[in-house]
Amino acid sequence: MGSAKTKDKFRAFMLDKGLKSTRQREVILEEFLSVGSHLSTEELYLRLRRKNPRIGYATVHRTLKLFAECGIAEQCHFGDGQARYEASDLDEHHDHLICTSCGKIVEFEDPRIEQLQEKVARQHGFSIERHRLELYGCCESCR
Amino acid sequence: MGSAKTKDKFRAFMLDKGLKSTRQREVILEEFLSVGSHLSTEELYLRLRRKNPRIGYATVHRTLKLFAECGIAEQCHFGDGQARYEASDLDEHHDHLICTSCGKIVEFEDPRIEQLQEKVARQHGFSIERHRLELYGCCESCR
DNA sequence: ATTAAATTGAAATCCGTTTTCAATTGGATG
DNA sequence: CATCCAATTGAAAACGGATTTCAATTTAAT
Repeated sequence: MGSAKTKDKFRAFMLDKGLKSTRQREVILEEFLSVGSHLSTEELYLRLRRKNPRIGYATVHRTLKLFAECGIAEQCHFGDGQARYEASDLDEHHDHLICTSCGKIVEFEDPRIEQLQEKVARQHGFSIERHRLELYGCCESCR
Repeated sequence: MGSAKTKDKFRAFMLDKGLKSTRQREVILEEFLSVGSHLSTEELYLRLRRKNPRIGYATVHRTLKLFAECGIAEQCHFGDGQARYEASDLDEHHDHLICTSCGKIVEFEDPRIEQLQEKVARQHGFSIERHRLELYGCCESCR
């Protein structure tokens, strides 16, 4: 069923911006939340097509951008030249381990690393808004 | 003069691969090293054009790829949809602080963060080949 | 039901990257 | 030095994902 909280947030966002609720947006949000994460526009589009051939790529693209703007999704790039989106866990942040052999993506979180990042940024006079940390390597089953 | 060591490494690479030394490659390497870092193909191309209008974009592109393959340069992406290259300091690694307001890029290095990354990866059964860490925020002069 | 504004989807466009191909160049050889 | 073959070059075309256009459709307020 996806997170009711996330759906609420999107509804509030649409209301605030005067956007309309459409069947497409409902379906896209439902699928996006149910699939989990790291979907490219293309992948989500193809999935949606299976059940619902009447949805266009452009709409999926625009809706994902809306999700990002609303804050319920985040764009990520893993260097394959394709944008991916992941549902943002609202209060929680995480980073990524990416297997360069099989493409597996594992999420992790380490407050000690985050703390050190803050410290480094402060030393250089920066205030951090966001960060990106990706570890590329070989996963257990690929070795 | 750029780093003689870097040039040597590139020469050795060319020899090994049976590549030819050309005037263009000389000029591109010279300019690449002298400018410093975080150049997009376009930027490097434009710089080279000033002094030397006979160099084509495709050649700059291919040469930068050669540099990366050889290990004297690394590609980086900062989310503006443009690939950039930086001279890789051979023995030393660094990460980036990026000002979201003025675009300033500061390099930093923190062995404690690197250590923690290793630890996290190990816990998930990964062996790290490389990583990417970028902190986006606002620099001192933009506040 | 009417209407204005937002939305949709197919197709076109954009824009950085990469490839194609004919002409040129490097450098090994006789 | 002349010759030859393979590598290289650069202009232009092709590519691929992201984004926009626009006429038709849908939403939701009246």
